[in-house]
Amino acid sequence: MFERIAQERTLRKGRLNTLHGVLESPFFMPVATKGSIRGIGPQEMLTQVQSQILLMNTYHLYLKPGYDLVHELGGLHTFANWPKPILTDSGGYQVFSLSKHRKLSEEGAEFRSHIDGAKHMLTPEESIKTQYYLGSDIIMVLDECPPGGSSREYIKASLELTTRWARRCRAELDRLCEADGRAKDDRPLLFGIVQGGIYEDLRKESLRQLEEIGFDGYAIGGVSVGESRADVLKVIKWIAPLLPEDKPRYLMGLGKPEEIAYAASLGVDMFDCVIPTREARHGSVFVWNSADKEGDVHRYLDALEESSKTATLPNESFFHVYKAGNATYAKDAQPIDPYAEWEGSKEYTRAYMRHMFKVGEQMALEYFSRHNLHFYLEMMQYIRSYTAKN
RNA sequence: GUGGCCAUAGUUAAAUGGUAUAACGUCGGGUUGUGGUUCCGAUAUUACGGGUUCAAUUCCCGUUGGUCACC
Repeated sequence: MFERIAQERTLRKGRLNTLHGVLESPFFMPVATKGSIRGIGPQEMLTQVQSQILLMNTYHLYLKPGYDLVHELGGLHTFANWPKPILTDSGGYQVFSLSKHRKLSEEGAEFRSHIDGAKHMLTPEESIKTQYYLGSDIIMVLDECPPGGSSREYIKASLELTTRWARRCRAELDRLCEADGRAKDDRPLLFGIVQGGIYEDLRKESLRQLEEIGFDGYAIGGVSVGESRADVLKVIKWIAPLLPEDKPRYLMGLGKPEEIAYAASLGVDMFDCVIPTREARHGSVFVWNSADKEGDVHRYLDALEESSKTATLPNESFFHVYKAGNATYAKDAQPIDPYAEWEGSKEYTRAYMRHMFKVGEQMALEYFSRHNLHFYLEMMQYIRSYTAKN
């Protein structure tokens, strides 16, 4: 299911087999919230951006259009005409982040839809069933993701609830697969989620409990939900190397390019984050530092060998952020990123794109999103090639 | 030419005898398991000169500019 094909220190290059093909890791999953990335359709993600995988949100798809409709139309892959792997989240995070009225119990999370206010009950079984019928390749367990400032007692109780939910998720997916008579190698993958906040012992305890149940992959959850940057780096440093070596490791929701490089260098294989697309819509564009993009990323990974020992990031980076709306670029005749090489990256000047952004043209937001996704995926490519640098 | 009205941030407006609010714009920053073209911050010697007053953006006079009406 997962095999390591190369390694440089703790950075691993691998292959992950799914129902819709093989993924080369480490990889980044663009977030297609409701089934698409705003302004960039699945076909363009396939042929132009060339993403290996998309992440879709169970919460949104559950409320609209509903998994029964998607299932009836042949599942997400057919529905969206996306032939490659799809990872779905459990819906839990959205219940916590955007539903005002919610009630947590042993049974599950009761919440009100942000669309029409209707009451729903998200249980571990319901989450798994939804993801299963949506046709997901990688299914995530339902977990509770407590906010950054939560007390140790709360985190401990929460992690134990997450374990009990994880056990029910495992059982429900096994039940569904068996009912459909699916062979062991013809099933979607199920990932457990390690919680435990900023406490090293709780993180280890959470992992131990999950391993007892047994999952196809392990995710680090509850990171960057309000803690300091330093704490985030510490948690990753503690827990990433402890996740089972023969299984894929997924860092949920992170991050900035340098954080991804950091976590990958510590052995994380999978990433997702809204930063490239959300920041694009707000006018932040990631720009390479030089024409030697691969060399720059590799040198950054070299520098991480030392800095990651103290859970810090190297001083010198391989990119910088260009704020598309800033006055400095009013007459700038360069392309938005002089070192970008995707088709169309040199078509417009910064001066023109600044104007498009300032007057609120949708085209600018999509152009920046496209660029940032290319940037992220290209960075992942160089992270993978690091294992072959010698 | 005569008379009325007006002059507050880049713009449009608000307010008060105790040094001024907002929206938009402009400038800068944020965004980490994506409802949201988004959130946060900065941005004014109240046209100019003089007077009354402890204190004037506010009241009075003049200048300049705008605007309307009449000749």
